[in-house]
Amino acid sequence: MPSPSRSLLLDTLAPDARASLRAQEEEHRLSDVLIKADERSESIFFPHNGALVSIIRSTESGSMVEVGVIGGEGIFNVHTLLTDSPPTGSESLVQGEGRFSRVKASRIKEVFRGNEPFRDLVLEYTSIFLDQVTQNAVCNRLHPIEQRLAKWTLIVRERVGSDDLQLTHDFLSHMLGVHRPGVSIAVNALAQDDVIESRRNHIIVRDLEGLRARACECHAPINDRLNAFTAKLKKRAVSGG
Amino acid sequence: MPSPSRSLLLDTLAPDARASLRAQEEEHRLSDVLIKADERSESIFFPHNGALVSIIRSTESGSMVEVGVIGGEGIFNVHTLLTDSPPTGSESLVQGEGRFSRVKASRIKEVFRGNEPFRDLVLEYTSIFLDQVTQNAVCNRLHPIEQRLAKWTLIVRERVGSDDLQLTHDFLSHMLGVHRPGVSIAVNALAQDDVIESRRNHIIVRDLEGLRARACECHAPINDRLNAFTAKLKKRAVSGG
DNA sequence: TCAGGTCGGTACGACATCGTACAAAGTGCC
DNA sequence: GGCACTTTGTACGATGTCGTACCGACCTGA
Repeated sequence: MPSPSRSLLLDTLAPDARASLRAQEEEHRLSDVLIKADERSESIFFPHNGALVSIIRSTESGSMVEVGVIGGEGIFNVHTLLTDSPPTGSESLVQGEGRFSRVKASRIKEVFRGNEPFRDLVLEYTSIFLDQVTQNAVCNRLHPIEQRLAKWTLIVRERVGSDDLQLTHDFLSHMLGVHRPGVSIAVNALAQDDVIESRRNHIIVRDLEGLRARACECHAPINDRLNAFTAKLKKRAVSGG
Repeated sequence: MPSPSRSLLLDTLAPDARASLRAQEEEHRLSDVLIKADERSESIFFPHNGALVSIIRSTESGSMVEVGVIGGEGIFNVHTLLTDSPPTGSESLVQGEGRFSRVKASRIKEVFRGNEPFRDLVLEYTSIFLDQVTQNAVCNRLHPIEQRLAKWTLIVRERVGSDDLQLTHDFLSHMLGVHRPGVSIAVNALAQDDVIESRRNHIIVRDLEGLRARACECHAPINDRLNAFTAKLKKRAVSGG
């Protein structure tokens, strides 16, 4: 039987390969920073199912914008896996409570080199993540706050597996790269129509279809591809652990 | 002696490996479309040095935004190389005259699988490209037109190896994802101070340092990483061809 | 030299978002 | 209960960009 709440990606590995990684299990909380901007990290993270990492990048002036999210289907810090060159400014926040497997780059690189099916999965995920960032680049340019808020909420809700998202408007303003009052207005517009419920420190999804209708077109392609990959990983999950 | 004007990436391959790709040489012109949005393509493209591809994504409403550029140091359509899943909406325009090597996915996949040094280079480039798109996602959200125009001009100038860029304001407005008059205003602001010269169908860089000073911070990290990779490829270039 | 098309400069009201400020509401602690 | 702090609601002028329109400049070919 597969151990519960594991990284979907790691769960596709045979027990001996998984053991060879000597993964360290960690618990993180909202707003924990896994890797700081411009910091070289030899750790690769595998969020467990339900955990979520926000990949954000900040500017000299201190603003920050989320460029993508990584959940249980993914791997964080592919950079170190793909290249030896130094990092270039992406930071990563944990969003919401969650468990993670932390693996040393040197160990995962060995598996990556020698295990072709695993490598293919990592590369497929990399392509999906690139696609997500691409979509966000367009979305950031063209779509208004309210639509982006709806999109963001849908994607995060699906990753964490709960309708109740614990976060503040201030946090959201950093994710969306807008000022805080703008978030409050957008949140209230959605709450007005009972699409979401707005509470202190919480946004609760009340009407999934309504939320989809208020989100921009960017939501579907991202979510669909992530979900398809998640399903694929679940099918390939290896028993034991 | 290496053949002139080849893809820097392909030039790192030994002659027999390169021959096995059966690359087709093609010439393309400004605004040619290499791969349409949502179209599955079994072709992988290697721009020759001086050629440039714009990766753009468009929305339902018809707007489009460039999310990154690929020059002689890169490979275009990594998607097909990394995954078998269907594509998701990125289109690609050629920017300026240029030659390309077109390779069938099946052939390049073989080399990708069997040739680890080559695979490492492709993956390193993928990481660089992801980084570029990431930076653009932030830039699109936070930086004003004029700064983004300056950044764009610097990056493209470096890739095509010429101070004279042939393009219209209308084309630029699509790349930057803004309306056309906005481009004209930004162009004139730069031309006012003799940073660039603005002619019909041309933008000519006149003051490189001045242009850098007017560009947003996003320019340097992207350009530096691309240049470093270009230099690395040139060192590894294999003679003959 | 003229006609038709493309490209660029400019204007102006509309609108989204910014920047900032401040008050109200909720929460935790003494 | 009362106090300090965080979070949220709201206001308002400033600003950047949009959407649209129009005209003049330039280019090409007849």
